[in-house]
Amino acid sequence: MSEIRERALLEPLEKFLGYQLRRVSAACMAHLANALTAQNLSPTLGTVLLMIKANPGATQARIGRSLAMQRANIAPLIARLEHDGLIVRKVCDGRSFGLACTPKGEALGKRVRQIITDHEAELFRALTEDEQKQLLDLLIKMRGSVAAAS
Amino acid sequence: MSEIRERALLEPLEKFLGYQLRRVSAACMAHLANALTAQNLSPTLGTVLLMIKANPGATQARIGRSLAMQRANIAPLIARLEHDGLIVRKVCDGRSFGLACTPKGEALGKRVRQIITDHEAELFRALTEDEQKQLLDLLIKMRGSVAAAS
DNA sequence: TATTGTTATACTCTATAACTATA
DNA sequence: TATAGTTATAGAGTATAACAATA
Repeated sequence: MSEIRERALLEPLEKFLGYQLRRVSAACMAHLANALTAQNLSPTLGTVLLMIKANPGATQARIGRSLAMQRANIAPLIARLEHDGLIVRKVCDGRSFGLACTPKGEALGKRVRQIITDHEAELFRALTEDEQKQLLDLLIKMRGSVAAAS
Repeated sequence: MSEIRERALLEPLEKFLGYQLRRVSAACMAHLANALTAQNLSPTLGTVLLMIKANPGATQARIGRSLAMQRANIAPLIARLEHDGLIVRKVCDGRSFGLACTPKGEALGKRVRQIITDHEAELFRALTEDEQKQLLDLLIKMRGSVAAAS
């Protein structure tokens, strides 16, 4: 460890929302990824598992649309969750399946939710509860606008 | 286009800051990537270019630390910017180089900054100026806490 | 015709390890 | 010993195109 702290560089994008969003989100995802390693799940896989848990019977196309993921990208994730015995596919209409968690998937989903809750409590403790609520509301307000612009 | 809108799925992570951060950030980055395609730059390359423009003489190691990027990952980006004639490397201390923009890099940097400004104005127009300021302040407040937790 | 699931493929970003050269 | 830059490599996530089967 050098004891001399180097002078910080100027951040020309400091005042840009997109830049700060990216920096905070990236750090947050890295922290969550670390918290989920013991469950052998990435944040993405954990999110898909929780979506299936919350929406039993939904097809992977609908899950994908809801998470803004391509069908082509969600397919291997579903296969992985099924291979791990966390979800099952029930024939839906001949070309699609209704997804649902197995008991093992349900149990893991509960654990994942708790891990995310703990991870967020630690990561966001610098913000007051009011500030956390404010931030959440602003982000949710953004969601509609951002989706429309894409 | 089907005229029947499908029922929205439940979002079990709706109330989680990390989830909303990720969704908004991802959409924002996709939008910016699109806005930068004509300049043949990704958001990451554009950010590195602007960092060099704002901090002439800085080494790539310092740029990388400031952007939370590994030396190994920033090396090819620097090589690419140099190959494109956007930056130059001046010998610094025998094992490192001071980076600086060429006139071409300066000009492109200005254009990139304007593109980002326009992109953000469009994407964040759903928020009032006060809300944008609030969001920025909350994100910046997070930065310190998040960095400490990693 | 449109949708579902799948495969193949490529690209970006990231993470780690190892190496050389220099401080 | 620590740091700078580089290379190799692997992994996650995403994008597009194409295909067969079904609606």
